[in-house]
Amino acid sequence: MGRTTLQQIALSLNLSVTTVSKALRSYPDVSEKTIQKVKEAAKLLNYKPNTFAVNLRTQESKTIGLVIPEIVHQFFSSVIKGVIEEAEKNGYVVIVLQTSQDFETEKKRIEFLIDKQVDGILIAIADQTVDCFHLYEVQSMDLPVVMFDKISKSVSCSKVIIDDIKAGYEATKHLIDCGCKNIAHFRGPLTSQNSIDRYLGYKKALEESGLKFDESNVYHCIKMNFEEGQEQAQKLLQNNRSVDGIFINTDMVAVGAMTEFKAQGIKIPEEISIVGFGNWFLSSVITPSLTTIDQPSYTMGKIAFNTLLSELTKRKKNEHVEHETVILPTEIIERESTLARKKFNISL
Amino acid sequence: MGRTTLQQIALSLNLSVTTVSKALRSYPDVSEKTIQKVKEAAKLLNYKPNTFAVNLRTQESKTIGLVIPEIVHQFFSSVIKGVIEEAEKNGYVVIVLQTSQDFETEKKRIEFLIDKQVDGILIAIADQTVDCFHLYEVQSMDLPVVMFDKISKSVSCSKVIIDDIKAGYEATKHLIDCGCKNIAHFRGPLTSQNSIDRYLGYKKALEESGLKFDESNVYHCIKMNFEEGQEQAQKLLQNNRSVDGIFINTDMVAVGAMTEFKAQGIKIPEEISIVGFGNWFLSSVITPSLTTIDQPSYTMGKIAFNTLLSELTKRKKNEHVEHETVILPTEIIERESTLARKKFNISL
DNA sequence: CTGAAAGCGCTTACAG
DNA sequence: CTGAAAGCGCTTACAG
Repeated sequence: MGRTTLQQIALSLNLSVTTVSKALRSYPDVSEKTIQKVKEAAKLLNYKPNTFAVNLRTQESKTIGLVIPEIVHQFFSSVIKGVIEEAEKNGYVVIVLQTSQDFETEKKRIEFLIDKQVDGILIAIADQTVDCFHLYEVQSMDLPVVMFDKISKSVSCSKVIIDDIKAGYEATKHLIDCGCKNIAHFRGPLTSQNSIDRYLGYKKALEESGLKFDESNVYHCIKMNFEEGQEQAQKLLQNNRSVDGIFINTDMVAVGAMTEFKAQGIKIPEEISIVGFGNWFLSSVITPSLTTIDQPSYTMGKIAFNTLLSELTKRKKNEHVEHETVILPTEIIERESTLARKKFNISL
Repeated sequence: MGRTTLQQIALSLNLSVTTVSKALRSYPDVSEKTIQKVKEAAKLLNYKPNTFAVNLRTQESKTIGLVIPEIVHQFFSSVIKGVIEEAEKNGYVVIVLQTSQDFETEKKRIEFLIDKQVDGILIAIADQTVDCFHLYEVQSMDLPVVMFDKISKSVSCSKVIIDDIKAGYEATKHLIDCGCKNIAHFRGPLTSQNSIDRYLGYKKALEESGLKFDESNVYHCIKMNFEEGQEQAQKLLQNNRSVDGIFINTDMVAVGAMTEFKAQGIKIPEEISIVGFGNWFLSSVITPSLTTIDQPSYTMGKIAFNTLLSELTKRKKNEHVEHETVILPTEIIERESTLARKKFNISL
């Protein structure tokens, strides 16, 4: 009963615990013979290092925290998958925590992770996060932080993101290329950098193309869910029937809006063209299929972990850590919610 | 710099480490006065117990492992959410690991969790898992295991499941009630208990209703993804054009099948009625919307965690642990993929 | 009511 | 090349 300890291996071989410990990790100052002998015995006795003891001794847990707004969400669950797979390869364990986009919850989660003594933290901040003192605190405890997707410019750390301005620009430009003249935008929360940047990209595309930018064509979403898509679509129809294209912040909201338009008998893309954001699976099976911006999620998770890992490694070697910002590429995926209209224009 | 230790509190108050340790946990053999004093000092110095030391001393980590087939999957990501929320409430941390439905990977993940010294394991086994020696090993190390959703009857442990036979029966019965006479079934892997049971429910409903059960009407899915739904639908159309209803093992496969039928100009539900399984969000926004079986996921996660927690607690008190099997209710959600046909029959 | 001591299982400077 | 000793920070039997 009970796990095998170094003590037991030492006893069985008439060696000291010190030597056994070193031999197992192939220290150069242990003879090859001893190393062999010890490793054999360890295997025989099914020795596994006691993680608790190792943690206490080395003051590291090989555990990182991953803080995200929502778990049940195609984008974030793909990120989780990327992080976990990469972590597993490197012997790290991941503690996943959810904030539900709430600032107070986020602060609590960070506190929890500090208490649990993780080696570092990966975070996509909540839309409702208004300051980052909780993250400065993490950094002041000498724990590295890497932000991804939902970042704050106020934190000096490595970041893994996409270029939301460019993506928003391209989405809008596509609508313009399809012949839309009066393009609306469903944006996200004012505090979210993603939303701000996509909105700026939208605005830039309109201005560059000589189309009028009209603030009343911008609809605000807070929760970014299906129902909000329906609501904003309804509002849009009441306000302005001349809109012929919409760039929508997220596929889920876009699907909500499409459902509302379909229910009201409005034809997509003939009457209104729509571009979503994220390239969620959903967007490919909805009718009509949704033109959207493909955004790397799985890859973002992998790169975020590896960025953190490299900082962890450098710190251990007392090397200087340079923060980097990795920008991943996005791509427009053209589908039926804009395609037909494009064809129509070409044939003119 | 550095965390406050008991030592430091003790020094600052001229007390022993022992007394400080006990006071912080309000031991009855410490004077009320001392308790107050110590707690104040602890707060002042921002004391946080060193998890590593506590783990080593108590030989428990307040960490559990959660092993699932796929993270990017509506059902499982909801389970994760339920587990994590419940764990967080109880001061537990969750390590999520994915098997990709692969048996070898599952064995590795379990090994990893044993190495990391989790207090217990929650698992939905992979479809390709053929034996459970790896789980017996966990139990032999005196770690509690709780299985949920994808279980094996060969493991003696607590389980949280749904009644798949009943659910499959009701899904099929609904098709029969809608007037379908020739009902096919898209089933899952032969090794999955869920698939077996849903299939048995399908068979039972047919037999009870005096409809012929024909093995050639049963189509096997292995990966249970969108593409397989398309493939099997295609195969079905080549085989047998007289099928007028299908009960499909999972919403994702059902959506694949529907996409294929629509592409081939086959009307749903007029020509073929379809019932899916899971009540994924997808099923409500697809056109036509999909009739399906609602299966609790978030709740299943919560209950699975609490079942494990109660075993953990009992073990600590050296109480006898009785394994229990919790069966959660399912419900049929009627939508357009069967509804129209039902109306049609009623009007006859 | 308080505290000295042992010990959880490991790693790492240091001595020989 | 090997090992004795200290120590990571805590908890818990035990003594007083």
